[in-house]
Amino acid sequence: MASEPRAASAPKDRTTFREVMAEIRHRITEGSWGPGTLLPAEVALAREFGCTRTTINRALREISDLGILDRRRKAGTRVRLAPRREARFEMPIVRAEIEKAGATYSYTRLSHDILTAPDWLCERLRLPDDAQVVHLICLHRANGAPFQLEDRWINLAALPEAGAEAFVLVGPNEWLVATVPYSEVEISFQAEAADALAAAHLGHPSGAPVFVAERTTWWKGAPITHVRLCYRPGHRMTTHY
Amino acid sequence: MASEPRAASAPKDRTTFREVMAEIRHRITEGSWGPGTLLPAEVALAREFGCTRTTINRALREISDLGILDRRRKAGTRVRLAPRREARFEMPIVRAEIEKAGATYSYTRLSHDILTAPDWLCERLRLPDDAQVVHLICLHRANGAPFQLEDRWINLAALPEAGAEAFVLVGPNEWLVATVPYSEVEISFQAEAADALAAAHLGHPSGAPVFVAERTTWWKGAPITHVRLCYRPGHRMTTHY
DNA sequence: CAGTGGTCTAGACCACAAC
DNA sequence: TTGTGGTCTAGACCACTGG
Repeated sequence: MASEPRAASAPKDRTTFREVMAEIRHRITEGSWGPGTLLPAEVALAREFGCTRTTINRALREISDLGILDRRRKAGTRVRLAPRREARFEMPIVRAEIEKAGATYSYTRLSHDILTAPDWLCERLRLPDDAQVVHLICLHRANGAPFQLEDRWINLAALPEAGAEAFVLVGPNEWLVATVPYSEVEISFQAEAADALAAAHLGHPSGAPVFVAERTTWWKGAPITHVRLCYRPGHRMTTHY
Repeated sequence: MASEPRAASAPKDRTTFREVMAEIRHRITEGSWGPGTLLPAEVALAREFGCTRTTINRALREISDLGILDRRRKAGTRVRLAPRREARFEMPIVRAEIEKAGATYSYTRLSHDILTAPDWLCERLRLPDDAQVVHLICLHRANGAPFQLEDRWINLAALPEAGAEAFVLVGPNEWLVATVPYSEVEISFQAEAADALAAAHLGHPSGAPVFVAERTTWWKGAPITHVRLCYRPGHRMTTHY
């Protein structure tokens, strides 16, 4: 029965990469490794922490991914002079966003047309002049109150199934996510003055500031859809980093 | 001399985790592994790809980090029904943002005061009623044209050095990044109507929509600074994912 | 050219959770 | 209970790049 690999009082005491991460981040934030500091090489850290280089490598790589360290072969690992900072925003479908806030979601299709794409849309999606598109205007509500106005265009050449959908019960957002889940997206945020539509449906005074998101989606290089989302007055996008 | 580990014609042909990643992502986006599909276990994939489980693990972990796969012990690895999507915005200092666009950056301090924090600020930063703060208003220009108006508050109790700084040549943003590089940040974006100050300095008509970012920063749990950034008309934040 | 990180292998133990 | 992913080890070769 001499099969115990460790002392009986220490069931497991190997150094984990999370411990290494925590310790190194601590040294950085508390100032002992200030901006610009050259860290010991991986082999040296492995010796200090009593683990393999693999573990140190994993820890340093993850810290580097956070934008705190700068790693280069031969040059070594340095604390960045200024951290590379990025804000990350979850982009859920509207329904999930509303339900996560504890409100009841409801959806209304306001209009639905199939027509030839207007010039500005052809330009943005690089469509031929005579491209046929679905145009939808929908309203998403939280607890009955207008939350987001959706102005959606779908390229029928790339997604002919969209022509058969009425989008009365299920919104185009959810339908698209289920139909074309792994697409490429470009998104932009801006402040705009409320147009007549937004004023009428979101309760903005006409000309009032509206938070607007515009999203264009491609799949396998083909343009799928373009959407303009106007949020209700007072909407904020918040995150921390 | 029988020390050759590989055939002479193949200098290196080990499977890399990037190759595995690419192939698996391909199978997902091209539809052969649709949403909800249960992937083979790591050992099976290792056999298929002719590499170790470690390599497969790395590949799957990175794809999972992208929000495409869902991994659980015993349950296995599945293609998410809807991808977890997040938009990432780089948050550089204004000067870098302007210079990256190829424009010339310039900075003006418009006002500088040391005073007792107003109530709303005490509430937001959880400061005592009599807290002393630095209040700055600054303008950042691109090629001479107003780009961003900065309305900054700094907590002197947490950062007494700020009291000795005039912020005439170097903006508070850059000074803070150099002084307190690794802090925690909460940021929010919204659309607001231009107030008198924004109208005067950014060329907005009064009441016009302005894109506003608000950022609050802590260091070791102590509130450091709060800033409100108003952008020039037409500003957009764009990214893709 | 030589030091540093990047990555792979082969094997092992373990934690978790579905069954 | 047992299959699955999570992680560590010990060692190796290699690619990049700074000096």
